[in-house]
Amino acid sequence: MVQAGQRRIKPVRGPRRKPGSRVHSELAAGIGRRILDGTYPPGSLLPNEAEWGLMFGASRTAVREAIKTLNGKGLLVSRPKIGSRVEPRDRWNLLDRDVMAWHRAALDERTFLLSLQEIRRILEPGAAVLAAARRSPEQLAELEAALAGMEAAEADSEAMVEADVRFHLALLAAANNELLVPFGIVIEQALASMFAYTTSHAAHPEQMLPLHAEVVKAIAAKSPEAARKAVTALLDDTDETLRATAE
Amino acid sequence: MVQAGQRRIKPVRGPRRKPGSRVHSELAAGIGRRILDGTYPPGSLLPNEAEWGLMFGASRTAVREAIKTLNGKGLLVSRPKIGSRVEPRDRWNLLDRDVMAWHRAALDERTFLLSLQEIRRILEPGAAVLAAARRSPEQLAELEAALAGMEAAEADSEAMVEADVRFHLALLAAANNELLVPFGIVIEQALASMFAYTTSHAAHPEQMLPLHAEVVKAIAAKSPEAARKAVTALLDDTDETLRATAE
DNA sequence: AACGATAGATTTGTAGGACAAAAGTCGGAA
DNA sequence: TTCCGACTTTTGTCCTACAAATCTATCGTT
Repeated sequence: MVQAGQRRIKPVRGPRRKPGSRVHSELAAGIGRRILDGTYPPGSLLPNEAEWGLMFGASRTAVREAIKTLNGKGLLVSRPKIGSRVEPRDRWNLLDRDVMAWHRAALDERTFLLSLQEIRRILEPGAAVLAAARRSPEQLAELEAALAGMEAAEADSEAMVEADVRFHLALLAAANNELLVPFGIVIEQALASMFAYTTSHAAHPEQMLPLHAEVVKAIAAKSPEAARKAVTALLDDTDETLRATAE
Repeated sequence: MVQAGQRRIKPVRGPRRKPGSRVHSELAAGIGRRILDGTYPPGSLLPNEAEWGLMFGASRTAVREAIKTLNGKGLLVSRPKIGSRVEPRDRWNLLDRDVMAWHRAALDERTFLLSLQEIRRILEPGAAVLAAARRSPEQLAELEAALAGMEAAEADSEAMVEADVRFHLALLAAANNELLVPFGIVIEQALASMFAYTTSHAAHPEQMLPLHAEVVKAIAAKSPEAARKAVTALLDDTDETLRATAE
């Protein structure tokens, strides 16, 4: 009864029906996008809850839950008799997953990605220095595992991207700074979609693995300066790919 | 009728009654804190909505709105029949204002601040380089204004902290990277409370202004390398103060 | 006429009830 | 034993009603 290939089909772990299909989630996304794309600029007043309800064919309850979500992301403040007003941009939680997604949907993607890459150039070398100095054996192992994942991925571009993201997150985690990981999650996640493109259009695909391996080597050897250089080389390569795929 | 000094008292711009006094906000904070402090660890199941209502003496409506806020911050996912489950830590939006506040309330503040300072050491020199290369005249003016604010603050520690934060945000803004500002907002905001302490206990209070002035000078001169050095010196000074006030 | 208090209107905030939908659990039938 | 269906629990949505906040306009007083 343990024969392979006979397992019940029972969708393994389920396609995990997304909880984003709920009415209030749709509303939050719908309203959020309209704010990010400038339909309702900072300082402006949104339609009241009843009107949103009509627009989306939803109850006021659902609208309110959506608005509470947006309140939590700093996009809105609501007050009785006034309504919901769009907050100034610097109050927005742009580092929020959803907000960033809505943001990317609305604005020029290339500019956004270049900004992200610039941040990586600042953060990752610094993280590498810290990682080289104080990574734990487990963290090194995770880094090596991610590298192995990239090697195993071969031509499977999706697996490659996943391993790549995993690699960079592991690097940040190895720096043992509690705050660095959240920052990294934001960045790598946003970059994942770009990786999908750059991996298949890499300027020097044959250098991908050696460059990553060099980083691991330096961190294994606990050489901060070597780690910094290795990461910088890696980023240079990505930059080149980005430039090449400009237009 | 335009005589100065005769204006009605009408509380200037109002103490701006905080919108955090609402029931659902209290609930969100109450539940959020319990998650951040480990009462409900990742993977655990929260009491159901009705129970929270009893605990806080609130209606299910209010509880739901609070939970929607927390959903939006990545702390929870809710599903019918299951309940609300605490998400793994790496899904939490730790860079969210509220989450960070709850986090700080729960954990060792000193460790947290050291982590933040470490991030600053990585980010700010890089930002200074970019700022020196491409700050606009307006951004330079804002930087100078913040510096002037620090000079004017003199012994007024509160004003000094505010100007200090303003200075560092202006620095990040001058880098003209869309993503850098949100990162900065998170950091500087969290550091504000520390600044209040370090400013009044500065190791070299007389060096505060010259160090900041040096940064402005380098950025005005568009010298990336000088800017990097000046910011590094500034951070060194803060580090020293932090170390001195260790215990 | 100018000012201030007051009443009204509008919009969000909170409450509570009803039912739908999702997803485990358990028991019974093949 | 295995599979299917009824049952049950919990969130999801809708609805209605009223409270609280606050802007607007009106009216009375000085």
